[in-house]
Amino acid sequence: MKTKVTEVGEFIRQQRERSAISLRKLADRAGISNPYLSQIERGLRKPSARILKAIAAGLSISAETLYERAGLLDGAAHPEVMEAIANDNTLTERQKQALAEIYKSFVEAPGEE
Amino acid sequence: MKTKVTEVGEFIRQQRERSAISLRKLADRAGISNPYLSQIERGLRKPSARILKAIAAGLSISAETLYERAGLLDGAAHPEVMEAIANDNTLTERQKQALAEIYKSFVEAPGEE
DNA sequence: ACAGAGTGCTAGCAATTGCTAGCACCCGTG
DNA sequence: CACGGGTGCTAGCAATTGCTAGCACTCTGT
Repeated sequence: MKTKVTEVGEFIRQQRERSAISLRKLADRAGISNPYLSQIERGLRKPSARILKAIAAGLSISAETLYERAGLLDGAAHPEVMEAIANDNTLTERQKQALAEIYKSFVEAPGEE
Repeated sequence: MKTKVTEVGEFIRQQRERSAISLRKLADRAGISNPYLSQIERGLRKPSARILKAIAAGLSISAETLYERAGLLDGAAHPEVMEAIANDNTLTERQKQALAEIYKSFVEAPGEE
């Protein structure tokens, strides 16, 4: 199931407001100009991946999330978390279990914030 | 850290030659102009993510790979788990970060055992 | 030898990105 | 009231992207 439709800028604004941070402050953190961030949030400009990455860092979210939102990555064809963990040979069994436990606790306790 | 390595254009050229396909043909497949692809391969231009994605499709490789090479994504030593986490809609951003942190700490701290 | 198709590259341009400077507005404090 | 300091936004520009047109070179085949 894809969380599409939301424009990148719109999503960025949501995330920013959810963090109760001003536009200028986020622009500062991301190292970009505040007018430009403003235009991005309103969908007037299509930022480059470099800028998206900086914004993601400023928002403390993953760049992948923004890229996907921007249509720069298709979220399809990605393995599920549990499956990926199980298939990762660099993890010990104990680590796999620990990760799985944590993941499950997150999923089963929604609305967390 | 890490992920220094080869320039993205250099990598593209390697992949293209490994496929024994001409520059023009790849440009055609990717739907971009051949002079521009030429400049990208020689490192004269920094292509946008949109173009990188198209090239990746033309080369039948994942966009993530190119993004990573271009410095648009970091980490990715173990993309499966990280991507699965990033694309899991049931997790909040905070939870995603937490899981990613834990996973990374596991992977980057070997010698366990 | 010439024509033709294939290769990669240079030149020059329209459109877009991302910037600085500055406007209009809303607060709180003297 | 006036003065900062905060918010988001508009205007205008330099730099960059990504394009079309065309050059120089190498192979084929006739």
